[in-house]
Amino acid sequence: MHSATVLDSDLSARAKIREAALGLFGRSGFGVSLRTVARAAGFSPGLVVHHFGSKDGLRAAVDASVLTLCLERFEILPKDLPADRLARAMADSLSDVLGSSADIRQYLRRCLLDETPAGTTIFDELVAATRRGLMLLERAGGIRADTDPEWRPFQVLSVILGPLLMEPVMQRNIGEPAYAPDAVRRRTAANLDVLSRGLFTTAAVGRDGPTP
Amino acid sequence: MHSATVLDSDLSARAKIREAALGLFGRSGFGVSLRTVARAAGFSPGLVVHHFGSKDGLRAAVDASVLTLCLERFEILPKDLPADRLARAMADSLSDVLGSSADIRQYLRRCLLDETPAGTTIFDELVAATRRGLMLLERAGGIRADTDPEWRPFQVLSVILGPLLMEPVMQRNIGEPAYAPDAVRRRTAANLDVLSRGLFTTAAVGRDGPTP
DNA sequence: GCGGACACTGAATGACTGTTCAATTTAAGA
DNA sequence: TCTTAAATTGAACAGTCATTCAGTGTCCGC
Repeated sequence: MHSATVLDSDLSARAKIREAALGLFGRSGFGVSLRTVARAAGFSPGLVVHHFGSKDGLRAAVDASVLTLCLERFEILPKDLPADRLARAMADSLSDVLGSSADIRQYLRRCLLDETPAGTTIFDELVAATRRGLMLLERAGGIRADTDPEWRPFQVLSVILGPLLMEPVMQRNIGEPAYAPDAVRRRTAANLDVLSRGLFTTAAVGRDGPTP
Repeated sequence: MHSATVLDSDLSARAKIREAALGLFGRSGFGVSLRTVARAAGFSPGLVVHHFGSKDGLRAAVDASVLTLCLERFEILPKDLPADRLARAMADSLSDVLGSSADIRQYLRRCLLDETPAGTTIFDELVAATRRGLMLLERAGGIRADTDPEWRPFQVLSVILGPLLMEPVMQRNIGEPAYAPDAVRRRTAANLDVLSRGLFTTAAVGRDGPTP
């Protein structure tokens, strides 16, 4: 199915080490020692340096693999998609990446904090893509005119990325695994629904300006 | 205004160390050395251990201070607030905490990852409070009936916490500081608007089931 | 002024860190 | 089968880590 599901025995030593590092760095941060990564992958510490040059080299390799995995899903999106389908296509594409591996989700959450080059690239790319999509949608008349154009992309991204960023919280507060395929499906539908029709009835929130 | 704005010279050594740790742990993770924290606070490493027992003790103290700071804002919320004002009251209260200190925002983001007791408490409390508020709102007829009751709290939290979690991303992609008072005001209004009326026109997104 | 409690320092300790490197095993090609 | 290159190891190095502790200073009650 996905590269994350291949058996460990099928991977080269280099790839095994990189996968182990992906999991450990994501779970416990970049402070994890080279020895721990090497032990988890089943090799000696020296081999890690042999293959990646240094600990920073290892991190860069993990970053690069996550980066390409994430971006290639977006590059295969048909560029001439009609605006009314773009939102769902993007949501599906993202769900596909995120649903594939818990390690990658954890690593992405950490990228958000540590501001490694790969992390900034991925998330900035998401912002740019969302912005592009919304502008297309706007030209097609699909967006309410009285909403803030500069702020819209982040509102959409909040709804879409919320489950990723809050996955540990959700895991503790709902029964089902947050990224079970079925949960993702229902969530995607609910999110598109909120973005198109809102959650509250208009009576619930006053239409006056916000409180400072 | 807030405790975070008192001058460093007004703080006890213990508090200075704790504040330095808050900033450094948030920015660079718990891997930051005791020596670095001590140097940043202007004391010797020994004093940190003298006051907090150990590095874990320091972390626990930082956690506790963040926890009480966050929760006390919610405890002063009037319990009998009419449902139609609760959403805004909560949003304002949260904005107040988050707007006060960039260090606390950064630390909260890290809590989401590292699952320290304080972090899980804060976010679980937010989920519970949101759930309570939405049930009140539902009883008052303020919520569209055809939305998922179990999923609603996380949709609301995604919209509210999105800017917190994505702050570094936003910082890179918009001109204004993400938590400038004015930006927070406009955002709160826009978020309530999205939650009540949606962002898209209904024509833009098909009403059929979601794509797998 | 005296004495004891507390704040604080700086050096020491042993464990762990990333990295280096010579030695050894494995794989492959001729 | 012999040769050569690559893969892999384990011991070693210097540095940093959290923690301990004996010692110095500083304030407060008497």
